[in-house]
Amino acid sequence: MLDPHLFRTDIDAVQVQLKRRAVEFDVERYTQLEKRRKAIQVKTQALQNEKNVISKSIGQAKAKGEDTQPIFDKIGGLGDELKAAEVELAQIQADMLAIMEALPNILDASVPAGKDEDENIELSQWGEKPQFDFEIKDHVDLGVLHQGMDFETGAKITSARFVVLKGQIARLQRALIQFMLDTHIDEHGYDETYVPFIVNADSLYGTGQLPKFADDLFKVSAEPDLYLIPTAEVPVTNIVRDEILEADSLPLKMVCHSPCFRSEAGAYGRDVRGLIRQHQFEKVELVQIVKADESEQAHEALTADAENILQKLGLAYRKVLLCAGDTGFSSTKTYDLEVWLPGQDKFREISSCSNFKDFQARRLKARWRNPETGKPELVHTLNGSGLAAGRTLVAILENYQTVSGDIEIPKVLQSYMGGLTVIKV
RNA sequence: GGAGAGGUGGCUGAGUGGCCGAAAGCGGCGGUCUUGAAAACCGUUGAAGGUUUAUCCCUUCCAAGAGUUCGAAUCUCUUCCUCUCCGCCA
Repeated sequence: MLDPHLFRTDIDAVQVQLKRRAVEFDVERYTQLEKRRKAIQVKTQALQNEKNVISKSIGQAKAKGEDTQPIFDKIGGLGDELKAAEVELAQIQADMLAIMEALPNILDASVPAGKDEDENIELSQWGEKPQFDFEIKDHVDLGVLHQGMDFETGAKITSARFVVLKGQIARLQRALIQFMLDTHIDEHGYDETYVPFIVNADSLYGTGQLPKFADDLFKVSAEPDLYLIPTAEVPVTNIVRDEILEADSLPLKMVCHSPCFRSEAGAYGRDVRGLIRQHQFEKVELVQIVKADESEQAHEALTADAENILQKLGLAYRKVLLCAGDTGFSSTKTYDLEVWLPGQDKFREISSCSNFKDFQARRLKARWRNPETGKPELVHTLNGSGLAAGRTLVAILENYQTVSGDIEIPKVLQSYMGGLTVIKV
């Protein structure tokens, strides 16, 4: 949610900013609503005040044993008038909220113009793409060859876009998760965090998935409204919902492994083959809660933490700054890390690191108390994948394959694989 | 799932229709005292919004929502949550 104050002080700037996202914001309509809101709020509060004063005087009169009838005569139609004003005010506030909560975050000044992923800016590349002097296989062929990846059975048990992993392939994914968690905890200073994988609607509202993106979620209960998490970002960030944090407790740095569930509505026909786009996948998520003036630096650091995993795994990747049209709804600025996948001859997203500034915090009512003013201030929230484990598994298989179809295990994972150095066919 | 008890400010905890946004204690902040600190004492201390140059003032908020009433933390209904006991169970 954007700052309502901004809408009252510089609404034209809001419009200009939203235009970068190709969002048409109707200033005229909003201004009209705001004008009516103010008038009716003032009227409502005046009526409420009148009611309070009269009611209070009845209480005082009764206490003194005076006749209250003259006071009751003054009330007249006040109640009905007040009720009507309150209803109208509530309606206008609901209309304005509906507009506000559908608006995306304002982009950082450094975000380049552009309408889709083709206009993202590559900032850097790391590592060498492996050279193969044989006909390479993609991760599906490799997984099947090792009898460790079974999409047919996944479809039988559930539906398309689910998979069964077995044997060393399954273990390799688990090794990746453990390695990522340990690295973030021991080297990058994150707190290990375990959370519910089912969340309520308030939590999804807080991080911005609801009300706009309900179609992407799996709903598991209607009463109460409960959903499977699309990412650990939701439960982890919601730890600070409705909280006023002490200054010395910040920054909060949390790392959490979880399964993620996405309905992938609107992704029909995309990445139908393999593990790239599943309804259920494993991810290690980094979340930071920081003071406002620290979030940009934290964003760089968090991204570097994710990059460090790729570097330790020896996977070639590039860092991309998302353009205006590709940056997510709640984000001011997003770096994507794209890993090299030989099977696709392409870089593919494996991590997305975003700075939400106060956008989520405003929805979450997540604040910290500034000792200098004594007043609560909104925190800034950030998160990033560190990394998506399913896609990392894909990258390991494809980048570390040999002519015979064996998979060499990167040094840092070997201890997590019981000392194994290569997964043989 | 069955039975019962509850949800009040940063925390503990009073308050069962009328100066209650809420006693008291703890904590926090400021001060007195002290070489300094502690103790003691005094004062102060919730959030959101409106109006305002600012102060003042006003509105809303006692789990959430609806209702009764001139007036609700307090009465009624619904929902959610927590705790205790029983049952079931990884």
